[in-house]
Amino acid sequence: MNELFIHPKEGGELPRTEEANQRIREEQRAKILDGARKVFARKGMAATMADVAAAAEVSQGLAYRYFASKEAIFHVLVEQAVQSGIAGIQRVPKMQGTPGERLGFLVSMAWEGRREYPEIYQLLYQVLDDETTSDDIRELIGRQGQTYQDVLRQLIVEGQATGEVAEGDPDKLVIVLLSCLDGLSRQALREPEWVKKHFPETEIILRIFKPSSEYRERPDLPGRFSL
Amino acid sequence: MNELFIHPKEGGELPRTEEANQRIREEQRAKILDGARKVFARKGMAATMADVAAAAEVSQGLAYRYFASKEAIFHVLVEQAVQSGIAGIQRVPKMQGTPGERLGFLVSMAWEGRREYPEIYQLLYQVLDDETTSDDIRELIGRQGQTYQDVLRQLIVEGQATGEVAEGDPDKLVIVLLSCLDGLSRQALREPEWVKKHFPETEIILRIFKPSSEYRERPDLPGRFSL
Amino acid sequence: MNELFIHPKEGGELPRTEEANQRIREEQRAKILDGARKVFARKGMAATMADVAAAAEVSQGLAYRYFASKEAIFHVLVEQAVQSGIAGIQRVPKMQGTPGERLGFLVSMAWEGRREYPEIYQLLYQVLDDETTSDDIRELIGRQGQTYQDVLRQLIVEGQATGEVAEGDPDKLVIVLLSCLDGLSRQALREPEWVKKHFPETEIILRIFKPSSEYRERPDLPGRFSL
Amino acid sequence: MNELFIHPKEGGELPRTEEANQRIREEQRAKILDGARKVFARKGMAATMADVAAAAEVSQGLAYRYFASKEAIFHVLVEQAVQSGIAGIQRVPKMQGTPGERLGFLVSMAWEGRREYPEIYQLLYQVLDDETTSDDIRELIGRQGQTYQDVLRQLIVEGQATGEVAEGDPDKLVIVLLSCLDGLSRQALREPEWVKKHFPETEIILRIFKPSSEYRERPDLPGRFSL
DNA sequence: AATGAATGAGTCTTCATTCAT
DNA sequence: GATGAATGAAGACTCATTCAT
Repeated sequence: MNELFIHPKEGGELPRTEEANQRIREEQRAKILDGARKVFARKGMAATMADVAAAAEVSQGLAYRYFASKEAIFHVLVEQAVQSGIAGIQRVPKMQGTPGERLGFLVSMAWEGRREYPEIYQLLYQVLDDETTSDDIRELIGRQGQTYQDVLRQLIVEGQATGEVAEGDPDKLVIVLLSCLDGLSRQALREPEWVKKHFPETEIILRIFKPSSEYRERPDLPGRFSL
Repeated sequence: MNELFIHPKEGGELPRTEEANQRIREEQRAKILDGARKVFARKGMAATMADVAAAAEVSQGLAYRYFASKEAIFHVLVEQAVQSGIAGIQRVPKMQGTPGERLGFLVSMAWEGRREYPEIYQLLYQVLDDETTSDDIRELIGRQGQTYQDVLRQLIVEGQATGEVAEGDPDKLVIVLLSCLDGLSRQALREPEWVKKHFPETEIILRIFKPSSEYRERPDLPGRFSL
Repeated sequence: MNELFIHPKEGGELPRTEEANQRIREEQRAKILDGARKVFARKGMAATMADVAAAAEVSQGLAYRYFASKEAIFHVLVEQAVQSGIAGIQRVPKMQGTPGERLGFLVSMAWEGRREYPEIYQLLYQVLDDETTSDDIRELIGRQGQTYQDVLRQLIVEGQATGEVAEGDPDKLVIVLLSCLDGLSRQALREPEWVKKHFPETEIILRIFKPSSEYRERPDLPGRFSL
Repeated sequence: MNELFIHPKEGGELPRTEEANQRIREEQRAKILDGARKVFARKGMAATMADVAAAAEVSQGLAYRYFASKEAIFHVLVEQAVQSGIAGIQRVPKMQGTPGERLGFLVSMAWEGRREYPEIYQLLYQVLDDETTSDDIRELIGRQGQTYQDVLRQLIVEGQATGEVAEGDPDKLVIVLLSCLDGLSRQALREPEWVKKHFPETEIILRIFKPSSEYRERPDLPGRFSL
């Protein structure tokens, strides 16, 4: 072994420096969160702390040194998910391009995120669907959802003004779009391979915004059952 | 004196008739299933038998007279949900009207069901999302899903032939449509009132099938981020 | 149908006479006890009232009209078993014949009973082995056991006086004999066919009473490990 | 302020060494088995895990860290009991001495074991008498019983050849001897003090093997009821 | 900083017993 | 006299959390 190089930090007998401890703490914390994210996404709150510890390759006891409870871990995971989403969203309205273009970008970005990290979204749905979710977690997610909806709505209204987006109640369009993303996102969890292969683009989703000359041109079709 | 021995008491009524018992059994069974459907939809398998019994207004013990286990109740609920769905679907292809009309009807019917009985669908998603779901339940649902996809796909292909339905990979369209319904269905669980009020129609959903002249007319827009 | 003969008690519309009721009551009671004896012998107190009712071909409710509790049924069964045993025993000392002959008869009778009705004895052992058995049941059995032991002991002492029975502490001989019967009786429950076929006689058991010239003639053998 | 987040505390001891854990595990395991042996012997499978845990002075939860189920504990206990028995038995045939002497030793050893550790045998009987006993446990015991019977039988046959053992069907003698031991063993559970005091020796039991000149010398006695 | 042994409250399930008819 | 639906109190087992080292 080449002794010309020494690695100061690996002295072995020296007491750990505070920075080293700091670093270790951060790494362990991240490790636990990563493990937790995986098992929570798959099993929801039914995942056990044993699952989490195993996935993170730490002891159960250690998990409790870093987080006060199973719910606390959940809380952090949700917060991370929310943060990662909000950041991108808020930049979109300030971007250049027509409203329709920005809308397209927003949706594309949203889908990208869901396709890449379906577990994160799975987690969010789990939380929302589970009525035992504590209110502060619920509110956390609610805030992000609202941000999302606000931005989307604004772009839609602007897009309708320029004619790029089809007429219709903007709130409904928002809901339908988000629901569609949610649904696809779940699909991505059930069949990750299929979705990754077949859904690189969002064109089909965006059709709900498309102005359709034909729609207005065929007023003779029998009401809501027609295309 | 010890009271271990008793003498048969005299007097009293006749035992219930068999029909009466039959009726009681059916009512209780239904009551338990109804209660179970509610709590399972809200809490998934995390719902306790205490929840179920309370929702059904019976004792926990009684629930076990009617069903062998929590999972058995689940199984019956899923079976019912699946059955109620399949019946309607299979009639659609044989109906009259253009493919597009039939497609519109199918979607309309599907949405109707989801809007009216969101718990049923919630239940199905819970089951599919929960990785501990037993394989036979999973297969049960899979069968229905397949039926649904087959019918939808067929109508889409026919619709594309007549020009009523937009071009595109039918499989993708199927997935997007179903995902959209799923997402809205969940939305309906979170905000039942809102959905009931704002979503009596399926027009927006159907837009994903709409042929759009404009799409082809504006090939100059920058790729996948445009509308 | 020949109307010349009438059966007064089967009039159908007439109220049941008190005697008829009485008879029915006795029959049902016996039926329940018979069923109970079977299942208790096999499963001990682990037998359920559902088992008992099924074996007796009555409803569970009815069993509770006749007996206050599961334990009460047990109590009666034990009492019956005890009674059936004591009766025979007490006649033996007054019989004619040498003490040895009477002893032989007593043992033979005891074995006969155990071979014919192993369930009864199984029941008794179950009761004694189960420490949750109530004290009054325990005492009931204790009384019979004592009677048995007293009679046996008396005959042994007399037999030793006449030289028909081997020397030795009569109490020990009593215990060994009864233990031997118990053991064989259990064997009879595990392998009823085998025992019925191979153990029609008690000669081997009685050997413990036999005076043995050889025993005293070979005082050179090394203590208790020799024959 | 909500306390969901905590910061890893500093300071503290090192984790237990692996040897320490190893020792703790072995001790606790033994403790649980000891407690279980006591309560199972007394109450059979009717003993509750609460009983077991209390007897072992551990929490119920801990018992499940060491054993997968109540039945698993039972299984281990039975296995231990069987093992402890078989070991001694198999050495006997190879010992020196006449067949009769070896037989005497075997019985003496067997009785010693039953007198010292009646719970172990109680346990085995409980298991065999309880019809719900799983087949693998039943087989486990069956194997030991067979070993025992084989050895005994062989010694009896040899003893009969040398004239040390009385004539008669060896199989019957085996059964009677084992039954007698069983019965006494149960007696030892009901009256441990009495048995410990009065039964230090097996001479009485061995009488069933003793050749008796008198038996053949008094053929005038009336059949099977005589001594 | 880390481990893993230990606890106890909570969940599913069974079953003796009661009640309505 | 008889039935069978209904109840509630245990009991086996799991798992979040704490404790000792």
